[in-house]
Amino acid sequence: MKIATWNVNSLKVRLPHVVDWLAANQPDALCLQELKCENSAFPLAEIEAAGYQAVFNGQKTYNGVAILTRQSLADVTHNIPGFADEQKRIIAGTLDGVRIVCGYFPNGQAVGSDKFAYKMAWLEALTAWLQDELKATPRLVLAGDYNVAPEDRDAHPDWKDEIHVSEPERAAFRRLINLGLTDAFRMFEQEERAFSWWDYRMGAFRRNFGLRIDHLLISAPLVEHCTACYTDKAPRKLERPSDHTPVVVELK
DNA sequence: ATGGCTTACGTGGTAAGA
Repeated sequence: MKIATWNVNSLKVRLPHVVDWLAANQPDALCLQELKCENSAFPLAEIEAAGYQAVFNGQKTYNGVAILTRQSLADVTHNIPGFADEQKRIIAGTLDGVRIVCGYFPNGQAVGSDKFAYKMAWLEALTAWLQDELKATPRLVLAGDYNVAPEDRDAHPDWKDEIHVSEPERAAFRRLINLGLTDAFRMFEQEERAFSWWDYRMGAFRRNFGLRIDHLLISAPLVEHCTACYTDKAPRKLERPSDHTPVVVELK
């Protein structure tokens, strides 16, 4: 099973890239973040024409998540149960016994801000919910844009802001790991300074001035089945790219 | 080397992202 995650920064703008990427890579599931469109505007016909089904949780202008699959998902969940939130950041479904959770984690803006407090509360609610999810479905993949670079090697050395690399954010990431999850990307040898996001400005991609903030965490029963995990930088080189690359995990 | 992009909304200039 091949599962990928990709923050597309507007599905409307990136739809041609998504359709091309599906054709070229044939994932079993593609988790998307930052759709930036209402459910009524979701491009379902185009996705279906590409041979995929979709479940989605969108809103106007901001946020929004979807999972595209070739086979139907079971037990689809929208948002974190019991966590009151106007922002559409979670969708989950079960594919062939694997629980796939797709998340667009809050940005946080600046350490100490109201948005940072929301980020931390959201992470706490996610962690509590996933603890239950793992009991119900031990085979689980947590895919998405975490907006956290978990270790120093996941950020360019010249990254000066605290946001995305602060200790409270990294501690929250470790609490997810401590549920029994493994960062699939780090199971395999990777190049130095391997990132998943680069700012649009200042030639950041060309200079490889980026962060690794898009992750695929897999639960313990999946670890022995995991054969590869990698980023695909090709879409970042296209015209009008998303600022994020897809990240892919392969399970056999 | 951190706003110098990009997007949505809406029709000019903000807000937000990371």
